[in-house]
Amino acid sequence: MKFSVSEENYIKSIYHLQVQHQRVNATMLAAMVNTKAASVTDMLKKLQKKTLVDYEPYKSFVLTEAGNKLALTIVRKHRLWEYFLVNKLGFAWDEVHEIAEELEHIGSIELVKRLDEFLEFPSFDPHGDPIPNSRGKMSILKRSNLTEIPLKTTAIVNYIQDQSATMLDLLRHYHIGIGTKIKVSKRFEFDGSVEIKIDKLPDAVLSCQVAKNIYCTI
Amino acid sequence: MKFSVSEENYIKSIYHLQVQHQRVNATMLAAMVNTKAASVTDMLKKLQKKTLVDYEPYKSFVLTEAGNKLALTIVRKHRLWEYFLVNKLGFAWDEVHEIAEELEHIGSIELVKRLDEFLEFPSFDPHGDPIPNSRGKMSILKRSNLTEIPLKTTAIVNYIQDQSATMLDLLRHYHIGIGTKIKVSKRFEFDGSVEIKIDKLPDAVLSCQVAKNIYCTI
DNA sequence: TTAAATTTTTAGGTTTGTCTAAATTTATTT
DNA sequence: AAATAAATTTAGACAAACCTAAAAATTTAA
Repeated sequence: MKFSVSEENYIKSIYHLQVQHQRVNATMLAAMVNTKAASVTDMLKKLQKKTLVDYEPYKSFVLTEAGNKLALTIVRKHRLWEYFLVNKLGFAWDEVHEIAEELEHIGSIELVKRLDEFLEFPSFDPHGDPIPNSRGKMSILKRSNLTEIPLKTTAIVNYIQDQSATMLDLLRHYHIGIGTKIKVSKRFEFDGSVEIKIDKLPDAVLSCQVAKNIYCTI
Repeated sequence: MKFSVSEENYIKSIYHLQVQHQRVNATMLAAMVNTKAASVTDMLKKLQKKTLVDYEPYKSFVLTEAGNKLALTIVRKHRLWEYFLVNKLGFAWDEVHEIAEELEHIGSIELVKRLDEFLEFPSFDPHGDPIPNSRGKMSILKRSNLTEIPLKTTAIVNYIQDQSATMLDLLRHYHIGIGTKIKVSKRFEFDGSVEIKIDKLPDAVLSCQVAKNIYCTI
């Protein structure tokens, strides 16, 4: 079955809202798809007919199994394209989202398969978000920032929240990037700063503000 | 100014029809965009308002300068994506057209620029059609087939018209592909067959039927 | 537990791009 | 040049996806 770009955007947005907050409401969804609540109602009816959402007027709506599956294929495409844009075309992290919003609606399944292969089956996109595999599975590794992870445990950086130029500059200075293996050796209660160890580099101390923005998987 | 996928498809189709036959009519255009003549009329009015076509009811229509420019950017995107699909993702010639039909409508100019760069500024797509550069210029080298090119002149294969499996099989046998340097040494009037020379290979004779399908630039 | 506030739905429109059927205009034949 | 054929345009509708304004339902708060 084929779906319109609009339908796909609704499904994707419901998915993201369900992941963040567990209960979704029409107002939030309207804001996310950049439309009005009345239009959301119209679309929910349509999506229910297509068995992508379970919808109870005035009550609630959730993705069905089929809806969830569709959402994952869209998220998969979005993140694979982001990876391509950054790692093959040399775009910066913060330039790729909008372009991927368009590319994620390209239909061909074979294209996605081959793109995945070409990129060597990446597990995380340039923002550190996990990429669902062809069966819709992805790491659900909880990402924790450097103020949260256990001491003396090797973690791998996979997400930077604040992507401002100044933050990027700072990260370059400390040789920290996506994929960097890092260990927190000490936390200073006074100001929340952390001491880190990175292989082959001298120990360093990061301010709480910085540490909060660096997310890792363990 | 932004244009809808439909508008872009009309512009692209008018362009292609103008290149092939010099005069375009509404019936042909309707067939090409897979719709009815009445819809073409509607769209022509809209495109005229947007100054992409010069349109005289009941008489004729042609692309304006702006329309031509737009058409070239679409053709450029289409051919660059085809090149990408074949040369980076490993698709076969005949599998990429439909996918490129979708990709050609992705908006970002920066994307096209970087894709072009990533592909190292190719001049021809996998079908041998020239790729317009960022200023809309492309080789207008007339492609001639092997029954037309002058004798004893080195030519480079850049297009195969019939892309059936049987034709591809035959070409593989003769070691002929896009980019192959080939010379026609003799033409047999009787049946139109041609004798060809390819470096490091023994001379061979191709039937007229085959020769007609192999296009070269000189 | 009512009243007020918020959320959601309905009703009626709009725009884009399509359609069919009928009316026009242009082109072709005799 | 008139008659027929073909191409084109108009008129009126339709589906998708959106909108505004008003009505209905639900939630929150007094």
